[in-house]
Amino acid sequence: MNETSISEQTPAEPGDIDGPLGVGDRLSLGVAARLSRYLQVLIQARKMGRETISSQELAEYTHINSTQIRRDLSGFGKFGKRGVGYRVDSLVTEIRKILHTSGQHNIALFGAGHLGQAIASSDIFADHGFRIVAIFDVDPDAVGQKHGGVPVRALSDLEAVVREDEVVVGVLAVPASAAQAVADQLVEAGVKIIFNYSEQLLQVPPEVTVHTSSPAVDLLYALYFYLA
Amino acid sequence: MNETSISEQTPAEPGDIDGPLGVGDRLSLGVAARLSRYLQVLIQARKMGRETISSQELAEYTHINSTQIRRDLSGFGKFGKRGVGYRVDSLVTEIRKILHTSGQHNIALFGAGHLGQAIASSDIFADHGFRIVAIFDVDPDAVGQKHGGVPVRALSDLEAVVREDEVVVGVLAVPASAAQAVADQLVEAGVKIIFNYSEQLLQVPPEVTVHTSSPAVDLLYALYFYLA
DNA sequence: TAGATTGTTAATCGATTAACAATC
DNA sequence: TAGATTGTTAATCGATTAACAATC
Repeated sequence: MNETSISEQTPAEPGDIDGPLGVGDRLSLGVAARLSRYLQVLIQARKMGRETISSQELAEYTHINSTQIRRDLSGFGKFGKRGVGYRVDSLVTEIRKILHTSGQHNIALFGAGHLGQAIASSDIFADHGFRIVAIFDVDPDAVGQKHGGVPVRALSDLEAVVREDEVVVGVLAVPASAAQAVADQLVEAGVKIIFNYSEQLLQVPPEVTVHTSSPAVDLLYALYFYLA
Repeated sequence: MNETSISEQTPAEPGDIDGPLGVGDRLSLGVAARLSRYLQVLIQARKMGRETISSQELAEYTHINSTQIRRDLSGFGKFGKRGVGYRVDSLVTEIRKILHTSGQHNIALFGAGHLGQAIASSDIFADHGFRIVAIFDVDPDAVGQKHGGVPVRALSDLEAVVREDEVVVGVLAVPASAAQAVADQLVEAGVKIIFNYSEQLLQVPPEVTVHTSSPAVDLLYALYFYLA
């Protein structure tokens, strides 16, 4: 569901048959997506002071069946305690290990307007190990200001920032009319993941992944089940 | 897929066996989610002046297999032309019919901060038939200002606005600490769909659907396939 | 112990894909 | 006609679910 998937091809891997996944095996698209969702809920639950959580509670927040959650997790180890549930803290650690996303990952934000400022000053990315290392804007008056402690820079600095700070993700909070040009520069600089908050349909080479935010799509979907 | 689904139960309907769907049959979660995605791309393609689009192009933008797209669509009629593709305009109309979302739907926005202002002044909801009829904020200084032509009101007006303007969706662009209280008031006022931009895990009755925006989750997921 | 919840099996259903005839 | 792309079939794979023993 709503899921925005990454690629329509899941290349069949050699040792990718059945049974528990070995190290180096690639997760299926579905499993990776669901693990990411569990992580989101777990991190918020931890913030709220929860120590343990059951598969049933995870199911309520993620809208994923509780049997599937236990099944997904048990494929990687026995993380839970019968009669108790899962320890929030250790499950966060385990899932991060599985997803190879335990470290810090640097992102560059484009656009210092309302949306850009909202993103820069929120915890949504920071909570998941993403650090905004630079904000870019075309407006010379915006350059030099700080949002969430990060200074706004001119677009001409893009290539240097990507190289020096090892930026792996570009987040586009620019008008639709400017999005393709920024995407082109990101591709040029070697960034492989673009998160697009604009409505623009972006053209990128096949090795680059674009995720377009689409709140209205999610609403349409919810609305269907409300109306039907 | 990483979609955010609506409910883990798809109640089996009487005439819900096989073959083409009759009127009144409920779409499966997956089909409804995918149709919504097609719609997003189609509407943007139309904005860009495209007249026709092939299942292959839709596949590139949605990351959904082109065979599945043709299959999904052909279940409802022969909308395409062999050798040509689908007419963008008529496909938009057809999908809206299927999803029962041809009309206007009113939404109320909570929070007139950076994020609220960004949402109010963008087309993302308007393009899909959602109209923001009111913006609410607790800050008395914000009340009375206008964003995207819509005035900011006090929370005390909530119940009247929901009733008079037939609000079906509440969009939460408030701090996490305020989200649950607003959600409670929305539930009280009878709103059944809540779109949550905060990180707060919301507690709502079972008949209410919460969709929580989670850009970091989508990034984690993309990052996994980049790192693996 | 009693209650709760995991881990796991087995059975079913829907998604995915390749392939290709039909036809624009 | 030649090229492109739909509509559809058939085969496979993964998701979903109920059920329940194991065990905290």
